[in-house]
Amino acid sequence: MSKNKKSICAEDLRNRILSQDIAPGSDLDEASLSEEYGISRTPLREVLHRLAGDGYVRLEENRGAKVASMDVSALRVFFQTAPLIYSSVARQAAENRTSAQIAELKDMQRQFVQAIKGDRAEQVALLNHAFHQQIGEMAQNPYLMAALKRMLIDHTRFSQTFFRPQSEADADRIAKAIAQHDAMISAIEAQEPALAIDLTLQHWDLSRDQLEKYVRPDPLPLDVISMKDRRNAV
Amino acid sequence: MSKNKKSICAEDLRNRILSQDIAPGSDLDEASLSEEYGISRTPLREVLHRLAGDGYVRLEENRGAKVASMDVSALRVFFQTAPLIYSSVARQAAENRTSAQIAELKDMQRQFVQAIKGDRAEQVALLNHAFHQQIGEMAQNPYLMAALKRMLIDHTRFSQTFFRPQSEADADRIAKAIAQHDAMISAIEAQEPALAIDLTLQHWDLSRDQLEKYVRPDPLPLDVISMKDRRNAV
DNA sequence: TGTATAAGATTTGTATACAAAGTGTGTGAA
DNA sequence: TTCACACACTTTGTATACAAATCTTATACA
Repeated sequence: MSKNKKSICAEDLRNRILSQDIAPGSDLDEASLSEEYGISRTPLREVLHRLAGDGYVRLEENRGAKVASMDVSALRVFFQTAPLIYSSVARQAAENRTSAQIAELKDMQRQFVQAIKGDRAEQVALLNHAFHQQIGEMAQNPYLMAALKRMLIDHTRFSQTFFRPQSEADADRIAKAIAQHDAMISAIEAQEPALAIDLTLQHWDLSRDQLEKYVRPDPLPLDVISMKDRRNAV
Repeated sequence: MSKNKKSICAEDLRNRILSQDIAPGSDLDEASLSEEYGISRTPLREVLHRLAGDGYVRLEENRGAKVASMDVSALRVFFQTAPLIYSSVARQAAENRTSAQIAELKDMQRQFVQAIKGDRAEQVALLNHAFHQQIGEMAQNPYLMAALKRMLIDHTRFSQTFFRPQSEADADRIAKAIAQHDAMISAIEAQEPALAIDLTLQHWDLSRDQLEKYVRPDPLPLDVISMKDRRNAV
């Protein structure tokens, strides 16, 4: 947690990308960003190059930085790969976690629950992100960590809707997610890899069901179909 | 394959790190590097920031860039994770490869064999790296690709000895590696995921056996032990 | 001899100026 | 009207100068 302007800029850009405050595919203007963060273009560009290496951003020759896009074709791969990465990470987290890391994870969960109570939706998604990244740190596996970080970039962006409850059912899902986090903490603390994997996959199922709804929304009401006969009227 | 000085610099630094021409942990001096590549410090620093994001390099505040280290503790994790990542990548490569990618892979294998015949050991390791990275591209999975790239950084550095045959047995291993590459190409081209996984794991076993020897070398000859009685003579 | 400290040298970090590439707009000819 | 091209404008890329931090070395003192 450095507090210099440059790392604040990097941190903030990451968060804005994760929360879709800056939309996927939109391009980042160096002049305005550097002014916004009170630094010159030189360090800002260094930040952008770093973010490019981390997969937040794409650099195009003579045409600047664009936020990493989320095309629908990538979605299939996302759903395909998530269980593998998440469960592998969970196993190793349970095996390798230190007690200091457990304490940190519990603190993150506290903040997470707090943000939910306070209806701070944008913070909730970021704290959820931090929670899962912390489990990644616990696995102490830089190779899986690289994959996990990429997954979480997309997952956090996709799940923006998840933490903005619209209905009673949504609120139930969030309550369930909190309970699952608690169970995962316990399993990792108790160093029970099998249990940690199991809970992680359940947590993934919950998230996946919600994401699928976001991506493939409920079918339109049937009487829209009957409108096809009067399509010329539109 | 951009040909401007900056991307040449990035490419070359990557290669020098992979071939241990620049040793793990050594620090990279901005002034001398920028002079060497004929660019100023500004673009060089951008390259370093990018390489940091890719895991080739670590940046320390006010203390410059150091080549990513390879500590022994990381080795255990490396051996643990490699089969999972490599086989997952192989499966998806077999499923998703395009024919253009197959052609590229075959070309890389040609260059690889050529370099072996020409005894260009440092090139061999880099071409082997490119071969496996190309299989990663074929999987068309950015999440696994991130993990694969990290693995290959370490794998290529570890395996520097592999392609410098010292004995008849070493030459046999290299011949076997070539044959395995050919078989992997066929399996991926034929879109047979199960076979591709199987061959990949065999290939990994070959590499692992060699690496283990590198890491834990053959025990010293027994009569060294008898020398312990005269250790004061040394 | 060993340690602490201060001055100098080296190296990294940032701002600014300028060069180069890309983008947009208006004018004129077909 | 439509296309082509030139020109101005905007944005990105690079070099250089300077500021800030770190490292080195010499000296003083215990």
